[in-house]
Amino acid sequence: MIDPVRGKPDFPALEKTIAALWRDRGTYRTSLERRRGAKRFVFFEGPPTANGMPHPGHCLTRTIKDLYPRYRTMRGEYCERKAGWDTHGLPVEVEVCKELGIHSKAEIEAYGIEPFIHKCQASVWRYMKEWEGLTERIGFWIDLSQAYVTYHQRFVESVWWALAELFDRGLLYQGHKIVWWWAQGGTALSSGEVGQGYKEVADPSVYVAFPLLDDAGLPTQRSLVAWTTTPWTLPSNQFAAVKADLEYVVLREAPSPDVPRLPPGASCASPHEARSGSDGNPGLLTFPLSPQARGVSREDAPPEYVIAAPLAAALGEKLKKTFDIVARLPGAALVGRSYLPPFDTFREPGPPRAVPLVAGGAAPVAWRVVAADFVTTDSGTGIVHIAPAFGEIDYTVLVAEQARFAAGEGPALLNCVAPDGTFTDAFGMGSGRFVKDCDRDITRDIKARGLLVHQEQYVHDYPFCWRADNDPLIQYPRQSWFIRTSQFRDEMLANNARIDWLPEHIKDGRFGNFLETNVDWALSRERYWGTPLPIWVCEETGRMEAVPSYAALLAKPGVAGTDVFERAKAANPQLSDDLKVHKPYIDAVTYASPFAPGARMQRVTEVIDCWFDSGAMPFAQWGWPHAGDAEFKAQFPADFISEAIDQTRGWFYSQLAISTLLFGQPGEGATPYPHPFKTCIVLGHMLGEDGQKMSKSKRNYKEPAVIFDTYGADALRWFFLAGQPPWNSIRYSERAIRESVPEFLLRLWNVYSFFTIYARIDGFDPAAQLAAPGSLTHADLAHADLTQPRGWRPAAARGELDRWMLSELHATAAAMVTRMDAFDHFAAAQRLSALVDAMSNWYVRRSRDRFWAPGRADGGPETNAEKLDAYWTLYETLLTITKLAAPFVPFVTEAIWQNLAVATFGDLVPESVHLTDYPAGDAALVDADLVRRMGLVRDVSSLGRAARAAEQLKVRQPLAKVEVILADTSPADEQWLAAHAELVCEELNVKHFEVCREPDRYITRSVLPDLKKLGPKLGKNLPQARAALAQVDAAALLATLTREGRAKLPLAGGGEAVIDRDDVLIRTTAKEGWAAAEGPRAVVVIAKELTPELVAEGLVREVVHAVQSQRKTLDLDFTDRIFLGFETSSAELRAALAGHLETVASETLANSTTFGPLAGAASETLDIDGHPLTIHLARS
RNA sequence: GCGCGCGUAGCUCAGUUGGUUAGAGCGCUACCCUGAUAAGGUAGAGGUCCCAAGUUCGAAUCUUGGCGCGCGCACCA
Repeated sequence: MIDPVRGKPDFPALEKTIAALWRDRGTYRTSLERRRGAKRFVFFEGPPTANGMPHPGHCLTRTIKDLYPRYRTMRGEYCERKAGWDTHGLPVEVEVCKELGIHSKAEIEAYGIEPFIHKCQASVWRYMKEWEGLTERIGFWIDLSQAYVTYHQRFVESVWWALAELFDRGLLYQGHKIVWWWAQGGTALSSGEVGQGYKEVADPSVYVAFPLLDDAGLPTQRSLVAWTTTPWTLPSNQFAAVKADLEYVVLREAPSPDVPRLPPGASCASPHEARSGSDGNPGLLTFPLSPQARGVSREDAPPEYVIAAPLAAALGEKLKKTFDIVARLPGAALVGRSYLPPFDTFREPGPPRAVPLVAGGAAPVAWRVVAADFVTTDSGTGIVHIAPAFGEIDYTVLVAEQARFAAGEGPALLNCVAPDGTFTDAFGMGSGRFVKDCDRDITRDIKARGLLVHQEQYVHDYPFCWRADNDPLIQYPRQSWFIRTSQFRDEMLANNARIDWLPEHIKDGRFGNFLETNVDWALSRERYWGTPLPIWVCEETGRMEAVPSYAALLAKPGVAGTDVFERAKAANPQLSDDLKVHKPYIDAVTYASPFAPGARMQRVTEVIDCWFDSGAMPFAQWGWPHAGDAEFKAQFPADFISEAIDQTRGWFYSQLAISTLLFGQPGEGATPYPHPFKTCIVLGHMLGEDGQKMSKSKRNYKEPAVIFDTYGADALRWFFLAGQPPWNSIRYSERAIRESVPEFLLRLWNVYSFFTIYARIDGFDPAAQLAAPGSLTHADLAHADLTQPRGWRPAAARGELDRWMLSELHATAAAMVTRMDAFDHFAAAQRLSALVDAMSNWYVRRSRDRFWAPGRADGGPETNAEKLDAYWTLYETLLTITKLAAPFVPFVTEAIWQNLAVATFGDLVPESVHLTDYPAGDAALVDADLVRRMGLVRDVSSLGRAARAAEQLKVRQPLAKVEVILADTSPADEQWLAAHAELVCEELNVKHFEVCREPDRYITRSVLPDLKKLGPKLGKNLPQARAALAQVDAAALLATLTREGRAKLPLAGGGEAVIDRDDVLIRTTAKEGWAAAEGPRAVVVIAKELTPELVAEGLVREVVHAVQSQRKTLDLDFTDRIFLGFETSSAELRAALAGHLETVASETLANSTTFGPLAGAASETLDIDGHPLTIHLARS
């Protein structure tokens, strides 16, 4: 039997029961079993890092990741969901360092790498309970027991295979490059990691004079002005770069007014006059070069500054000084000139020594002006200080310069900074101090020596370590390992082009752009807790080889050092075997070099970027190729993945890059694009209550646990899924989550509750009514939905309201499947919500009288057939909606299924709604015409209410008549409306309803062009046609159109337009003076006149209303019967009541109604439309 | 600086290929129901669709340029 469900549901409590049910029965596994062998729907879980607490953003991803696999499973596909955990890398190491209260690499080494690694391994499981709790609580069905873990040996070995493959193909190389360097952490970072750590900071911005040298190698008064925001790089200055075809000027400070000026006519025009100069350059700086200005002797001359012409004015403004231009010259004229570097760090005393060039001639190796195309005039001075050690582009200058000299003769890389970010002894004044901390002293020193032209603060974004955000990164030269991803740019783009991105703009926008500008992947990390780079080096020759697995390592000749791990394991049996492929144990493993007799092969020291781990999960989750061949082949590529937008540079990229490099090469056996994923939903960012970024310190969001306990997981899921398209940024607001409950979950629940209450009262039990209980199989029930029970009638035999409901139901199901197959759950959810609204606010409301009608619904002799139809219709509708909603709100739907299906049919139905088939909609039950006409009735009712409201004619007051005029007169529609007069009368509380016979009394008709049809047809003539249409006699035109199907319309500019009946729409407008309301499809007119009888009825309704309120106040059950007594001094009210006592009695469940007081009754005196009345009410 | 996205009612947001009166929920106001009842329903008010120009017969929608917000990127030396 179906349990009656009453009262307000406690969703959180209910969800916990359901979660336990799934856990106990292993429902997820069963759902897989049922689809074994079916077409696969492949899902990849992007592994979260479990060493931090889950937050609302994870709730969103987990909701989306659950929705589609559930849906696809119900649609008949087989969707394994294998969990995974990201466990390596800086996030973990930094967390452990915090715990230990240490920071630097030196401190880690002092603590000991071995215990440090153990701590890292333990740390990744720290919040596992919370993560598993969240996963179950939000209803994310995923197999946690089979989770892949990136530090597991099997996973590591898969990554090794990938790296060995890349190494063997020459795609993994060691390069000396300028990398973003985390000095305190002693490692390079990937561009993705660097991107995580940008912060806005104010750095010193200095303009420094580099005095040009004369032929004797002595500094002149004339200096290049270079600009930098990193004063600490000045001691390592090596070149100054200019743009060859850019104009530079030589500035000299203009004499102050009290100093005698230069001879008149030379160069001292006033600024205003100067502005009239013909070359269009602004202001003061347009003086022609004066002959006198050239020959100033060195000693008494003021300093002269060389700067790019377009930037000279800006410098003058900064210095608040006026300058004369004493020379103009192209950048090319500066190239080759030597200058005095700001520091003598690397400079020998004496004039610069020239070294022979390959192309002939000679040049000093450093402190010389070079030409470079990257020099711009966007900011600075147009003269770029080049310190090749600390800038990627600077480094290219060095490489280019080196090429001009014979090998070994050219400039060496100048670098006075140690890997830990401190100055070496080569730069004495900063020795041992962190470079950025020396900026001030360096600036002061330059100033003291008269070389500081200008100094200011410069606010810009600068990268910091994403895991230690007080540590600024520096660019630093380092030997590092790279993957040649840039060589595969086109392949990655081609692969990307085949991926379905949602939203679509990610493909060519954010992600495509990122691929376009791809640089080689800086893979290695000089750290401890990560997948060790599986490359062994010959200690003698330096030659290397990559090892693809631990077994391959053990198979090497003369392997030694495996005992280090074995001893550790013996000392500590708890030690995980997975650690044997990690530092420090793996570093101990050596073998005989194949390259030099007697030499040993030793592993390089680095570990790798943890993003490579997660990007390798498509195969590494199975341990492929060492194991899991069948699984990998069956589960690659993924049909669907989803993460938030920050993963474009993270997991989305690492997967695509690795997959493209490993599996994407054209030719035999290549995996066709796209891989490793076909569809990716990119989720928007989650914002806090205030629309700002979520932040723990700001407390602008509620913990998920609070939401779960207050509103439930379904509420949160529905909010995520139905609130907005998933790629919008979502405002995670408690208010919005709370408000999403009544509009869908509660509405559905209320209908369900309504159904169960009356089903019990009327004895409706679908199982008991089966014609042949037991003859139905699971499949019959699951697919055909309870066909052929006794008393059951097919839809065609039921009333039109039932057919309408079933039509809406099946149309919605079909639409939802279309939307869901296109990964558009937002649209699907909106359809679903509209369906539940239709069921609650029209079907149930209009069917109430059938549920309350006499007779039973148990299929027995007292059965009322129409009533039974209503039950079956509502039952089928509820059950189908439950299935439709199941992937969205899995808990509440399961609760409903358990009662409506399992409690009723027992073993005849699947034990969980999630084991059923998703309804695809039965087209045979969709009746578009019926839906349209029902919409018409709803429109008419709605317009009627609007008309009443406009005239302040409250619905309790019965009125005589309502008339409707359809905009588009169709006899069939009119007939249909007439047939539903009773319904409309009831909705509007009127006595008569009819289609108006004399529409001209109330309305005027006009003919409107159907622009969508007429636009393409008439084009430029459309405005004239519209004007003509407005003029023409609408009635006559309509008559013509109806009669002949088309009409000619003369146009103002001559000519005519031929229009078809379908090209026009008819608009009806209500005339003044009637209680009328108009909509696009109809005008509804209400008769305002009241007869005494109508007034009396109105009064009676008021009294009934008052009695009902009193019943409610007295807390009577709706089945309680009562005695009523009325007292009134109003003859009119008394007469009205006297005429309708029976109505009052039946409406209020009164056993008797009398005039006069009642003993033991609750009494209330009130005013009924101006008539005094005392109501005495006693329980029967 | 470059790129991507967004800007629609008091608030949170939809708006499908350009088309006639731009929608929903919440909130507000009025009303209805009182046998879903510590629920439910109906209606109303409320909008220069950020601004400007353009394309078009027609623009919230397409184009360009501004302004504002968010995010991303990084050779800002």
